[in-house]
Amino acid sequence: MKKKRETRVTITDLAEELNLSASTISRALANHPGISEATKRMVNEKAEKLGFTPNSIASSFRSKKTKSLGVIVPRIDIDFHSRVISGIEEFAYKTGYHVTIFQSQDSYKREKEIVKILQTKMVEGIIMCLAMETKNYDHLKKLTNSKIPLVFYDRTPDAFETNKVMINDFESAYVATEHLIQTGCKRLAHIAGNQSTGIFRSRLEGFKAALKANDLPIHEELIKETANLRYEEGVKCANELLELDELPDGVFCANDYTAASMVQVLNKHKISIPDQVAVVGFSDYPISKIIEPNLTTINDRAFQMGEAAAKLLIGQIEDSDSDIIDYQIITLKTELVIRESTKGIAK
Amino acid sequence: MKKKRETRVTITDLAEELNLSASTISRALANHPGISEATKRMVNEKAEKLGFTPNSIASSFRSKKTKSLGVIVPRIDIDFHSRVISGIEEFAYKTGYHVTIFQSQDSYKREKEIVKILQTKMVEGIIMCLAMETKNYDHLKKLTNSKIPLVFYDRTPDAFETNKVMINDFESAYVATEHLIQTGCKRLAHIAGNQSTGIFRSRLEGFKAALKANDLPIHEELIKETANLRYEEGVKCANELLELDELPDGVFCANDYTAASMVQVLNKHKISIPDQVAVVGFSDYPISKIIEPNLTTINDRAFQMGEAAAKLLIGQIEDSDSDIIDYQIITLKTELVIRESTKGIAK
DNA sequence: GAAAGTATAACAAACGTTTGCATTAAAATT
DNA sequence: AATTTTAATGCAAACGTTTGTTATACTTTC
Repeated sequence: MKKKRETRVTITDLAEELNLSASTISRALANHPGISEATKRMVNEKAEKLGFTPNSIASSFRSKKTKSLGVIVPRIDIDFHSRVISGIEEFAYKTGYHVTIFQSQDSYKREKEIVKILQTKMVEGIIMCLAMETKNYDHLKKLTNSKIPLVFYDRTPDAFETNKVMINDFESAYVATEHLIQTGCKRLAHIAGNQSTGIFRSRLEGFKAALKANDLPIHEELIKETANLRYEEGVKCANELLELDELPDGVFCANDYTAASMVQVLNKHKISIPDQVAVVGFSDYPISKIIEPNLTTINDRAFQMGEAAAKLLIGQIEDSDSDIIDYQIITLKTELVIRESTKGIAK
Repeated sequence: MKKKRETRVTITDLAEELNLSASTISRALANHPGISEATKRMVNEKAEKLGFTPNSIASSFRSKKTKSLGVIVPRIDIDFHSRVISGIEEFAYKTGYHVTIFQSQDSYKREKEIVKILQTKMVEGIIMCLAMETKNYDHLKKLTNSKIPLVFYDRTPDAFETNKVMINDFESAYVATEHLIQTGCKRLAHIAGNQSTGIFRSRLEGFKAALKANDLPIHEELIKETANLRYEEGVKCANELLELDELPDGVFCANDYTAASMVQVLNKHKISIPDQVAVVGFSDYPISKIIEPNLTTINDRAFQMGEAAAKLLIGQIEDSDSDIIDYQIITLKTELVIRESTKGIAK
């Protein structure tokens, strides 16, 4: 049995074996037009035979292309983000890029660290969702200064002009609220997200705008702000609403977790959904199809958002020739998914 | 205003600026003991001032260390996997590694492609969960031949000796089943996963073993195999069980999706849970805390599994000196989480 | 049959870092 | 004061690839 070679076979090894120059091998493998078909075949066969594996690090080093994207998310194990990442990876893979992920854990400090790491040029572009804590964007401006394309998704910095992929939260909330109104609700409540975050402000505004447009009063006591839109917070808000003299007849929740808790608290109190109180959620999480009654909600296009972000980013990477670095803001259409937690539209 | 330099500043630039050699700069930045504290300070200050960012590609190229792990999962947006990835990333980040993810989409072809890509040495080690389709392990053997450490989690190849991180599916199923028995169930059903996959076979075996150990009969007609343990499949199985002459009084489901569907079908038929039929799931997905009644289930330690896999892998990477590449199989303890879908233990 | 053109392949430099070894200068030892 | 030891830095090669330019050998063209 032949002794295993210690070092992996390189382009130079192939060159020696075939009495060709390294450059020819490189070009042959890259299918360069200047190389004859005959040698290309020879080279490829030899490469196969000797078990040649290209050293992509050496290649990246020389060519300055890593074919690698960095992704920073608050946490990977949140439904929304895992679906976005899935979309990013899918698109990236198809276009020959790969994806390195980091979790900021919603910490500003950690986000800064990660950005610094990514700047060491492992990565040709970055997709990120801001950490909850992040209020200062200096670390990100350094990035754009160093010409690394950057795309934000979902939570995006207002005062910072870059690429963004979002849904229209205002519009989506408006549609959701209007659906409640059209199905006969008149006294509407809203479980709101943290108002220091733009998207949750927009959802509240959309809610209010829909009320105004339909000449319905805004009851401030029916608007409950939460810190993180967690299930437990939803339970608390639901109970608070139940203690009021007059119940709302429709609730628009800023996500599906709080909507789920709302549904369950109402169920527990034998308040019928949607007849007495209708509920609309946001995000179309898996639970919305499982909870009873199934939740009417907004499909927030997480996977598509990931795809769109990757597409935008890779586009910018590939024609980075154009000096004028302009930026794009992409707004994805959402969809109202009508299930059982709201009434049919009155004729 | 000074004109922006076109190219980023390198170690050589710093060397010129400070009249030192590049090697000294490199060592100073790496905090090498042979360099005086004074120059270290000088170098670091200058680096800061000129906005030096190390070129990690060049570094990797030279040192053969990428500090990068590859992770292959079937799909990112499955609860279990996203939590594993989260654990991997968390541990890797703390130890200075980063994580590049790929989705095999449960396709053998794609898994092979990905393995090939990862072999180009971008990556110092690989963590993976086998694609459902994968029956042939040649592509993976190439990996271990080329000395890239490899750790499997969850779905692992039986006939292949490498590092594995798993839970004890047999034991967990046994415990879950025994819990049903201890709380008074006598006629037990099982919603099984695809029996071509080892872990689902083990769960079925654990189920049967618990029955035997407790002198209970195994009713083959109460064992339903599904292809993918999806929610919809669970609904189908549940309905089939309902059509039988005699209902089971306890069901152990191989995951929480099917358990959730079981609960809902039973609810719909006004069969009381857990009094008439008790239900146990597997994995402790978020829905198990939301569905009513809350699901008794097995916490499968997804996050910890990720951490353990990363720890094992990085350990192997860092002492790759030891010629004897031995491998480890780590089995994580699971936990029975008792909620409302099973009865209290009879005194 | 000489000039021009066209394939094809070779040359050589470069990318930015790391690292073993050599060198120098200063300090310690005799 | 001569020698050895120690500390700090420099030298130079190397990692494997890519790429602009140049060279060679053939064809074609008039």
